[in-house]
Amino acid sequence: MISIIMKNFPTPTPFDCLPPQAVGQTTFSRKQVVFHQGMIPQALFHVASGAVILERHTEAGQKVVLHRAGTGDLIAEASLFSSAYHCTCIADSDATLIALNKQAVLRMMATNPEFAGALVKKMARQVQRYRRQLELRTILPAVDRVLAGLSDGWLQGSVMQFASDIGLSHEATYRALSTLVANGKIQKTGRGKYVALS
Amino acid sequence: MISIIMKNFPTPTPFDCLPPQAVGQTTFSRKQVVFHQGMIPQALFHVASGAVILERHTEAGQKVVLHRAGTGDLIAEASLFSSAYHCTCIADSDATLIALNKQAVLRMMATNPEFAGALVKKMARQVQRYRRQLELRTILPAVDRVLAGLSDGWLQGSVMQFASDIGLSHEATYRALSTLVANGKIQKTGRGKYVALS
DNA sequence: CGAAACGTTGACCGTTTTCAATTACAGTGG
DNA sequence: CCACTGTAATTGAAAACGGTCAACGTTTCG
Repeated sequence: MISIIMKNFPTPTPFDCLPPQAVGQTTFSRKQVVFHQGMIPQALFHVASGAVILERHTEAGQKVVLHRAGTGDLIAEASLFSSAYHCTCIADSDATLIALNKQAVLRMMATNPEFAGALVKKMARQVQRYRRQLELRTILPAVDRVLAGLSDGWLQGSVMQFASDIGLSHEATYRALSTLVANGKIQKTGRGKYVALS
Repeated sequence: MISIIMKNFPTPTPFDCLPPQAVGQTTFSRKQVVFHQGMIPQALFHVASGAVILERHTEAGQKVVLHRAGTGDLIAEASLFSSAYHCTCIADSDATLIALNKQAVLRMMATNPEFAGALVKKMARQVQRYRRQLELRTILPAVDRVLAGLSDGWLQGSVMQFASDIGLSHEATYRALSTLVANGKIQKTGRGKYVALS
């Protein structure tokens, strides 16, 4: 029964129904800025390939990685209803993004139920991810958190990225990884690559 | 222009349009469990009055407060697409919740654009809140984090609640508050009540 | 009135952050 | 093909920080 529900709104690119002129495809190279925190949102983006980092700059000037979006992810959905991007988006690798005009999306949302459903579903997933991320950050000590994060599959990009995601300094993360390897809890499969055992 | 967009989907209880039989009103007393993590989701809830705590229990058994939802908030929306509640919901005070049948909501979402829009908007807000919460937790040291959280208006309930929200032990939070008062950064306005000074 | 929960503060200890330094790659231009 | 440069990966040591334990005053509520 549940599986039926899950299929109500097809996941694969629900943005086909948008008018062509509302959709723009753009390629970005690593480190290139897609949009800046504070800018007036013109569009939201669908990651067609590659990955981008969503980060925020605190008042103190430190940067916080909020999310690393990969292929298939939707970003800046929250900007649909806000008058400024709440974070900065930077390409983490060469990436292809599909820009979706904000107005067009709002219009489509009001007329195409399937589209709206897909949007809700995407956002629900994101909420769950954030929840898990918050949960991870309460795990102490670092070794346990790293193991939990690793088991969850958060280590996809670099270890530094992983460290940011789970809220540790990269040094602490490396140390925890070393410890876990020494304890036989995880295995090192390459430079900056690890897998959880058991 | 933005204001117009914001008004596209009226915030006040967009659930009126649901069929009456899909809506159930229930009252809960403090500490009463609304639903348990792991249960199969039958409904999502709209907080009509009072407040509830959404918490999660990690593998290690520690609890993490994910969110404190107050009057007007929608909870368990993420469960719309998942086969189990991802957190436990407990009334934080006497509260009145409106239960919205999951199936009915899914159906309504597919047929009523306005409803779907309201849902998307609610979730967008939630996403932003989580993002901010994650951002807060990267702020070090504790004094800075507490000040930031206070300025953001996170201290609404008890200090212990606030401490949970920003990811500190309550002791550390109290100490930070004391320090901030001593520094003249904030002002104490009563037992467990503080306000940030410009 | 007593229990339970919150508010508050102090001290101690373990962890993490930070600072610092070294190694290892990957890309770039000569 | 190689030196050159920037970034990631690693590890060490010291200092700072926050968690935990402990204790006590205070408010709330049955």
